[in-house]
Amino acid sequence: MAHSHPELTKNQSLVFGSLSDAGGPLTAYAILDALRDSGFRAPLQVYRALEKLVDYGLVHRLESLNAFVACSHSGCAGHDTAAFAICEKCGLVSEFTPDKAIAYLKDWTGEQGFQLSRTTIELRGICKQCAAA
Amino acid sequence: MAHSHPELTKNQSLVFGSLSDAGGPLTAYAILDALRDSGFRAPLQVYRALEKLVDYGLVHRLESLNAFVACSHSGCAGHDTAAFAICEKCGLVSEFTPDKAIAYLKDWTGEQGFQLSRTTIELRGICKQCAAA
DNA sequence: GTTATCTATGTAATAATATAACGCCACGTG
DNA sequence: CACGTGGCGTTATATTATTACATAGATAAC
Repeated sequence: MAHSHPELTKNQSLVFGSLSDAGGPLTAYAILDALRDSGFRAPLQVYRALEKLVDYGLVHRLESLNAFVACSHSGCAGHDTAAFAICEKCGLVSEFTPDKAIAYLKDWTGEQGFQLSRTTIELRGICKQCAAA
Repeated sequence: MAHSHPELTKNQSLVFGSLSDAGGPLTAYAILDALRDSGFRAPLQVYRALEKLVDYGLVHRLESLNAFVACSHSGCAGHDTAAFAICEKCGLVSEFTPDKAIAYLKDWTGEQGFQLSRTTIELRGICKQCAAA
Protein backbone atom coordinates (compact mmCIF):
# COMPACT_ATOMS: atom_id res chain seq x y z
CA MET A 1 0.00 0.00 0.00
CA ALA A 2 1.42 3.30 -1.09
CA HIS A 3 5.16 3.92 -0.89
CA SER A 4 7.32 2.84 -3.81
CA HIS A 5 6.28 4.21 -7.14
CA PRO A 6 7.28 4.14 -10.80
CA GLU A 7 8.62 7.18 -12.58
CA LEU A 8 6.09 9.93 -12.51
CA THR A 9 4.44 10.83 -15.78
CA LYS A 10 4.60 14.35 -17.11
CA ASN A 11 1.27 15.36 -15.63
CA GLN A 12 2.01 13.73 -12.32
CA SER A 13 5.35 15.55 -12.14
CA LEU A 14 3.74 18.87 -12.91
CA VAL A 15 1.07 18.41 -10.27
CA PHE A 16 3.54 17.19 -7.68
CA GLY A 17 5.84 20.08 -8.53
CA SER A 18 3.14 22.66 -8.07
CA LEU A 19 2.22 21.19 -4.68
CA SER A 20 5.84 21.09 -3.61
CA ASP A 21 6.44 24.64 -4.73
CA ALA A 22 3.35 25.84 -2.91
CA GLY A 23 4.69 24.47 0.36
CA GLY A 24 1.11 24.13 1.55
CA PRO A 25 -2.28 22.84 0.53
CA LEU A 26 -3.83 23.61 -2.83
CA THR A 27 -7.23 22.75 -4.17
CA ALA A 28 -7.46 20.80 -7.41
CA TYR A 29 -8.67 23.91 -9.20
CA ALA A 30 -5.85 26.01 -7.80
CA ILE A 31 -3.44 23.44 -9.21
CA LEU A 32 -5.27 23.57 -12.52
CA ASP A 33 -4.87 27.35 -12.66
CA ALA A 34 -1.21 27.07 -11.73
CA LEU A 35 -0.63 24.66 -14.58
CA ARG A 36 -2.54 26.35 -17.36
CA ASP A 37 0.70 27.74 -18.70
CA SER A 38 2.06 24.22 -18.75
CA GLY A 39 -0.81 23.14 -20.96
CA PHE A 40 -3.41 21.94 -18.49
CA ARG A 41 -6.94 22.54 -19.67
CA ALA A 42 -9.34 20.43 -17.60
CA PRO A 43 -9.89 19.38 -13.97
CA LEU A 44 -9.62 15.75 -14.85
CA GLN A 45 -5.98 16.13 -15.72
CA VAL A 46 -5.38 17.29 -12.17
CA TYR A 47 -7.62 14.76 -10.47
CA ARG A 48 -6.10 11.87 -12.35
CA ALA A 49 -2.59 12.87 -11.39
CA LEU A 50 -3.62 13.46 -7.78
CA GLU A 51 -5.16 10.04 -7.54
CA LYS A 52 -1.89 8.42 -8.50
CA LEU A 53 0.21 10.67 -6.30
CA VAL A 54 -1.96 9.91 -3.27
CA ASP A 55 -1.68 6.26 -4.17
CA TYR A 56 2.09 6.47 -4.30
CA GLY A 57 2.18 8.19 -0.93
CA LEU A 58 3.60 11.44 -2.25
CA VAL A 59 0.54 13.57 -1.63
CA HIS A 60 -2.12 13.69 1.06
CA ARG A 61 -5.68 14.73 0.71
CA LEU A 62 -6.97 17.05 3.42
CA GLU A 63 -10.60 16.10 3.78
CA SER A 64 -11.62 19.08 5.83
CA LEU A 65 -10.23 21.49 3.24
CA ASN A 66 -10.97 19.60 0.05
CA ALA A 67 -7.35 20.24 -0.75
CA PHE A 68 -4.10 18.40 -1.35
CA VAL A 69 -0.64 18.76 0.10
CA ALA A 70 2.76 17.26 -0.72
CA CYS A 71 3.85 14.74 1.87
CA SER A 72 6.41 16.14 4.29
CA HIS A 73 8.35 12.92 4.62
CA SER A 74 8.95 12.03 1.01
CA GLY A 75 8.35 8.33 0.78
CA CYS A 76 7.00 8.59 4.27
CA ALA A 77 6.49 5.44 6.25
CA GLY A 78 3.25 6.24 8.01
CA HIS A 79 1.68 7.75 4.96
CA ASP A 80 -1.71 6.27 5.71
CA THR A 81 -1.62 7.26 9.37
CA ALA A 82 -0.41 10.82 9.05
CA ALA A 83 -2.10 13.59 10.98
CA PHE A 84 -2.37 17.28 10.20
CA ALA A 85 -2.61 20.42 12.27
CA ILE A 86 -4.23 23.18 10.26
CA CYS A 87 -4.01 26.80 11.34
CA GLU A 88 -7.26 28.61 10.72
CA LYS A 89 -5.53 31.99 10.69
CA CYS A 90 -2.61 31.56 8.35
CA GLY A 91 -3.37 28.24 6.68
CA LEU A 92 -0.16 26.59 7.82
CA VAL A 93 -0.41 22.81 7.72
CA SER A 94 1.89 20.71 9.87
CA GLU A 95 2.10 17.02 9.21
CA PHE A 96 3.02 14.61 11.96
CA THR A 97 2.68 10.96 12.84
CA PRO A 98 0.87 10.42 16.12
CA ASP A 99 1.94 6.84 16.69
CA LYS A 100 0.57 6.53 20.19
CA ALA A 101 -2.78 8.02 19.31
CA ILE A 102 -2.95 5.71 16.34
CA ALA A 103 -2.16 2.78 18.60
CA TYR A 104 -5.17 3.61 20.75
CA LEU A 105 -7.39 3.94 17.74
CA LYS A 106 -6.17 0.56 16.58
CA ASP A 107 -6.99 -0.86 19.99
CA TRP A 108 -10.53 0.32 19.51
CA THR A 109 -10.85 -1.02 15.98
CA GLY A 110 -9.35 -4.32 17.11
CA GLU A 111 -11.90 -4.68 19.89
CA GLN A 112 -14.71 -3.89 17.49
CA GLY A 113 -13.52 -6.22 14.77
CA PHE A 114 -13.26 -3.25 12.44
CA GLN A 115 -10.68 -3.77 9.70
CA LEU A 116 -8.97 -0.43 9.48
CA SER A 117 -7.67 0.64 6.11
CA ARG A 118 -7.16 4.38 6.36
CA THR A 119 -7.20 7.07 9.01
CA THR A 120 -8.05 10.73 8.69
CA ILE A 121 -6.84 12.92 11.54
CA GLU A 122 -7.08 16.66 11.08
CA LEU A 123 -6.74 19.17 13.89
CA ARG A 124 -8.05 22.69 13.54
CA GLY A 125 -6.86 25.58 15.61
CA ILE A 126 -4.34 28.41 15.79
CA CYS A 127 -0.65 27.81 15.27
CA LYS A 128 2.00 29.06 17.66
CA GLN A 129 3.01 31.97 15.43
CA CYS A 130 -0.51 33.24 15.00
CA ALA A 131 -1.35 32.73 18.66
CA ALA A 132 1.64 34.90 19.60
CA ALA A 133 0.72 37.65 17.15
CA MET B 1 -18.88 25.51 22.60
CA ALA B 2 -21.66 23.22 21.52
CA HIS B 3 -23.94 21.53 24.00
CA SER B 4 -26.94 23.40 25.38
CA HIS B 5 -29.26 24.82 22.80
CA PRO B 6 -32.51 26.76 22.51
CA GLU B 7 -35.66 25.18 21.16
CA LEU B 8 -35.13 24.04 17.63
CA THR B 9 -36.88 25.95 14.91
CA LYS B 10 -39.18 24.21 12.49
CA ASN B 11 -36.52 23.72 9.85
CA GLN B 12 -33.94 22.62 12.36
CA SER B 13 -36.36 20.06 13.77
CA LEU B 14 -37.16 18.71 10.35
CA VAL B 15 -33.51 18.34 9.42
CA PHE B 16 -32.61 16.78 12.74
CA GLY B 17 -35.57 14.45 12.43
CA SER B 18 -34.57 13.25 9.01
CA LEU B 19 -31.03 12.55 10.21
CA SER B 20 -32.30 10.71 13.26
CA ASP B 21 -34.72 8.67 11.20
CA ALA B 22 -32.00 7.78 8.73
CA GLY B 23 -29.87 6.31 11.49
CA GLY B 24 -26.82 7.04 9.42
CA PRO B 25 -25.14 9.75 7.40
CA LEU B 26 -27.00 11.79 4.80
CA THR B 27 -25.72 14.40 2.41
CA ALA B 28 -27.29 17.82 2.49
CA TYR B 29 -29.01 17.13 -0.81
CA ALA B 30 -30.34 13.79 0.41
CA ILE B 31 -31.87 15.65 3.33
CA LEU B 32 -33.32 18.19 0.94
CA ASP B 33 -34.97 15.44 -1.08
CA ALA B 34 -36.29 13.81 2.07
CA LEU B 35 -37.89 17.07 3.12
CA ARG B 36 -39.44 18.21 -0.15
CA ASP B 37 -42.78 16.91 1.02
CA SER B 38 -42.38 19.00 4.15
CA GLY B 39 -41.97 22.10 2.04
CA PHE B 40 -38.23 22.36 1.58
CA ARG B 41 -37.26 23.85 -1.73
CA ALA B 42 -33.62 24.93 -1.63
CA PRO B 43 -30.27 23.66 -0.37
CA LEU B 44 -29.80 26.70 1.79
CA GLN B 45 -32.67 25.69 4.01
CA VAL B 46 -30.79 22.51 4.77
CA TYR B 47 -27.36 24.06 5.15
CA ARG B 48 -28.62 26.74 7.48
CA ALA B 49 -30.29 24.23 9.75
CA LEU B 50 -27.24 21.97 9.68
CA GLU B 51 -24.97 24.80 10.69
CA LYS B 52 -27.00 25.40 13.83
CA LEU B 53 -27.38 21.73 14.64
CA VAL B 54 -23.64 21.19 14.39
CA ASP B 55 -23.18 24.25 16.55
CA TYR B 56 -25.53 22.87 19.17
CA GLY B 57 -23.69 19.56 19.17
CA LEU B 58 -26.63 17.56 17.86
CA VAL B 59 -25.15 16.72 14.50
CA HIS B 60 -21.67 15.90 13.23
CA ARG B 61 -20.22 16.60 9.86
CA LEU B 62 -18.29 13.74 8.31
CA GLU B 63 -15.59 15.46 6.32
CA SER B 64 -14.52 12.44 4.35
CA LEU B 65 -18.06 11.81 3.14
CA ASN B 66 -19.32 15.36 2.80
CA ALA B 67 -22.24 14.15 4.85
CA PHE B 68 -23.92 14.69 8.20
CA VAL B 69 -25.00 12.36 10.97
CA ALA B 70 -27.04 12.75 14.14
CA CYS B 71 -24.88 12.60 17.24
CA SER B 72 -25.06 9.24 18.99
CA HIS B 73 -24.86 10.67 22.48
CA SER B 74 -27.56 13.30 22.44
CA GLY B 75 -26.06 16.28 24.16
CA CYS B 76 -22.78 14.44 24.00
CA ALA B 77 -19.92 15.64 26.13
CA GLY B 78 -17.03 15.12 23.76
CA HIS B 79 -18.90 16.44 20.79
CA ASP B 80 -15.87 18.21 19.44
CA THR B 81 -13.58 15.24 19.95
CA ALA B 82 -15.76 12.48 18.57
CA ALA B 83 -14.32 9.91 16.20
CA PHE B 84 -16.03 7.85 13.53
CA ALA B 85 -15.45 4.45 12.03
CA ILE B 86 -16.97 4.27 8.57
CA CYS B 87 -17.57 0.95 6.84
CA GLU B 88 -16.77 1.17 3.16
CA LYS B 89 -18.96 -1.82 2.36
CA CYS B 90 -22.24 -1.09 4.10
CA GLY B 91 -21.87 2.55 5.08
CA LEU B 92 -22.31 1.91 8.79
CA VAL B 93 -20.93 4.74 10.88
CA SER B 94 -19.93 4.14 14.49
CA GLU B 95 -19.26 7.11 16.70
CA PHE B 96 -16.92 6.82 19.64
CA THR B 97 -14.82 9.01 21.87
CA PRO B 98 -11.17 8.00 21.83
CA ASP B 99 -10.11 9.84 24.98
CA LYS B 100 -6.65 8.38 25.18
CA ALA B 101 -5.88 9.02 21.55
CA ILE B 102 -7.14 12.56 21.96
CA ALA B 103 -4.92 12.97 25.00
CA TYR B 104 -1.86 12.11 22.90
CA LEU B 105 -2.91 14.49 20.18
CA LYS B 106 -3.29 17.18 22.81
CA ASP B 107 0.18 16.38 24.07
CA TRP B 108 1.48 17.08 20.60
CA THR B 109 -0.48 20.31 20.15
CA GLY B 110 0.63 21.44 23.60
CA GLU B 111 4.29 20.88 22.76
CA GLN B 112 3.86 22.77 19.52
CA GLY B 113 1.98 25.67 21.03
CA PHE B 114 -0.93 24.89 18.72
CA GLN B 115 -4.26 26.03 20.14
CA LEU B 116 -6.58 23.18 19.29
CA SER B 117 -10.19 24.02 18.61
CA ARG B 118 -11.61 21.03 16.77
CA THR B 119 -10.56 17.51 15.86
CA THR B 120 -11.57 15.41 12.90
CA ILE B 121 -10.93 11.69 13.29
CA GLU B 122 -12.43 9.40 10.69
CA LEU B 123 -11.44 5.78 10.22
CA ARG B 124 -12.19 3.94 6.99
CA GLY B 125 -12.35 0.20 6.73
CA ILE B 126 -14.66 -2.79 6.91
CA CYS B 127 -16.99 -3.33 9.85
CA LYS B 128 -17.18 -6.61 11.73
CA GLN B 129 -20.43 -7.67 10.06
CA CYS B 130 -19.15 -7.07 6.54
CA ALA B 131 -15.78 -8.66 7.31
CA ALA B 132 -17.59 -11.81 8.46
CA ALA B 133 -19.81 -11.96 5.41
C1' DG C 1 -47.62 52.15 19.22
C1' DT C 2 -43.86 52.68 16.48
C1' DT C 3 -39.12 52.04 15.34
C1' DA C 4 -35.01 49.38 15.51
C1' DT C 5 -32.86 45.09 15.70
C1' DC C 6 -32.13 40.32 15.51
C1' DT C 7 -33.02 35.79 13.94
C1' DA C 8 -35.11 32.68 10.95
C1' DT C 9 -36.83 32.07 6.46
C1' DG C 10 -37.71 31.90 1.16
C1' DT C 11 -35.87 32.14 -3.42
C1' DA C 12 -32.82 32.65 -7.33
C1' DA C 13 -28.50 32.54 -8.98
C1' DT C 14 -23.94 31.03 -8.95
C1' DA C 15 -19.54 29.18 -7.24
C1' DA C 16 -16.58 25.36 -6.08
C1' DT C 17 -15.57 20.56 -6.12
C1' DA C 18 -15.63 16.13 -8.56
C1' DT C 19 -16.85 12.50 -12.01
C1' DA C 20 -18.69 10.13 -16.37
C1' DA C 21 -18.17 9.09 -21.03
C1' DC C 22 -15.82 9.11 -25.11
C1' DG C 23 -11.92 8.59 -28.19
C1' DC C 24 -6.92 8.82 -29.11
C1' DC C 25 -2.12 7.59 -28.70
C1' DA C 26 2.08 5.26 -26.93
C1' DC C 27 3.98 1.22 -25.33
C1' DG C 28 4.89 -3.61 -24.32
C1' DT C 29 3.77 -8.53 -25.12
C1' DG C 30 2.13 -12.54 -27.57
C1' DC D 1 1.13 -7.30 -36.53
C1' DA D 2 -2.80 -7.64 -33.16
C1' DC D 3 -4.04 -6.68 -28.84
C1' DG D 4 -4.26 -5.08 -24.03
C1' DT D 5 -3.08 -1.52 -20.79
C1' DG D 6 -2.27 2.93 -19.12
C1' DG D 7 -2.00 7.65 -19.66
C1' DC D 8 -3.95 11.55 -21.94
C1' DG D 9 -7.32 15.27 -24.01
C1' DT D 10 -11.93 17.01 -24.29
C1' DT D 11 -16.75 17.75 -23.45
C1' DA D 12 -20.33 17.44 -20.65
C1' DT D 13 -22.39 16.80 -16.34
C1' DA D 14 -23.00 15.68 -11.43
C1' DT D 15 -22.44 16.95 -6.69
C1' DT D 16 -21.56 20.03 -2.91
C1' DA D 17 -21.80 24.71 -1.03
C1' DT D 18 -22.34 29.78 -0.90
C1' DT D 19 -23.67 34.71 -2.26
C1' DA D 20 -27.05 37.98 -2.63
C1' DC D 21 -31.27 39.84 -1.82
C1' DA D 22 -36.11 40.02 -0.13
C1' DT D 23 -39.62 38.72 3.55
C1' DA D 24 -41.55 37.70 8.08
C1' DG D 25 -41.79 37.30 13.18
C1' DA D 26 -40.19 38.24 17.86
C1' DT D 27 -38.43 41.32 21.06
C1' DA D 28 -36.57 45.41 23.25
C1' DA D 29 -36.25 50.57 23.24
C1' DC D 30 -38.17 54.73 22.90
